[in-house]
Amino acid sequence: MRHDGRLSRMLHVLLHMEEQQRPMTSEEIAGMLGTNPALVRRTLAGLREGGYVVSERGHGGGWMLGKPLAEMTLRDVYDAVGSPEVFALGLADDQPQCLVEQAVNTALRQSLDEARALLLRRFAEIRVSDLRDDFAARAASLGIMPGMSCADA
Amino acid sequence: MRHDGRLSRMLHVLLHMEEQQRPMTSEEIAGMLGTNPALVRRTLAGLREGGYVVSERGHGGGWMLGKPLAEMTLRDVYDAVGSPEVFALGLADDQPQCLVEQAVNTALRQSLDEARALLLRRFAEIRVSDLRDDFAARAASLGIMPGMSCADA
DNA sequence: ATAATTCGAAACTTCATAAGTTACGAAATA
DNA sequence: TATTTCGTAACTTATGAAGTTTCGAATTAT
Repeated sequence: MRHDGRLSRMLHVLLHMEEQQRPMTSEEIAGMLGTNPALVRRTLAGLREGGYVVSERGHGGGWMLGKPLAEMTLRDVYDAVGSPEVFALGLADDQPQCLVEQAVNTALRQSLDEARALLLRRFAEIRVSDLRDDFAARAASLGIMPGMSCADA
Repeated sequence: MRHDGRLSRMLHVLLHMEEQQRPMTSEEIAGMLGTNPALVRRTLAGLREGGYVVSERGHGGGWMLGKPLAEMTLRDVYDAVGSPEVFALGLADDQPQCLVEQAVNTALRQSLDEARALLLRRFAEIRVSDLRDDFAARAASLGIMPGMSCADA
């Protein structure tokens, strides 16, 4: 099953936004992600609603951070892109008449709910700025100056 | 995103198999699941390889349990259907050049791996017979005789 | 004013893959 | 020999993220 990459992509974008001192256009961002501007606008629209980014139209416009990365968790970004379904695994039928299938659903739901809760708890514990710090450490250990962009940016 | 219901369905099937004293045909099972015999055979083929069920061809043939439900965990069944992808969420790129994206991937992978490990640990702790016992308790509390099949079976 | 830039958004098409379907051969029994 | 049932290949369908096209609206430059 194909993966939902919206959280992953938006984190990537947010980190690059902080490096820039100017608005980034959907065009630029699309080039960075290997996709196209309309998709970027569609996905960033969710982050704008949450105040995580702001957009401006016209000459010199584009996308910028709406608040510091230290004030966003991965959970915030996950919710901003629409709280997409976590699991590819699922129940065959959500409301079965069959008692046997109800027992199956109860057990699977319990396990899936626990795993989802753990995942979202972890997401809530990680600030986007933590990823920036991790990136800075990687860059330093490779002797790369901070602020340098990556190859595909 | 559409869910992968193979684990859920196969658990349903295994529990019904135990109730029966005779082989169940793919046709019967398909009726129970609301699908068709070829799909049932395709999916049960994985369980046969693990010895969880056996099949026989020809008159009076069909599918039966290959070992007691107490000797199968949900994890066993999950693996038998091909260890399908757990998450719908995923990374945009598995091997990015970009250091920023590498930092994103590291954080997401860590959280996803933890949640997957928890889920599979839970699956390994639950025997299929536990679901049968849960079903029996539900049935009893509703005043239904044990051994009764459910509506769609 | 006029032109250029950039987002906003609607209306599509594409892609991946579990699910579903069709069909026919092989094996077993009646 | 006929019937049943699995085994399997090849194909179609369904779903939703991703991708694309297009045009209007807002903003800035000249």
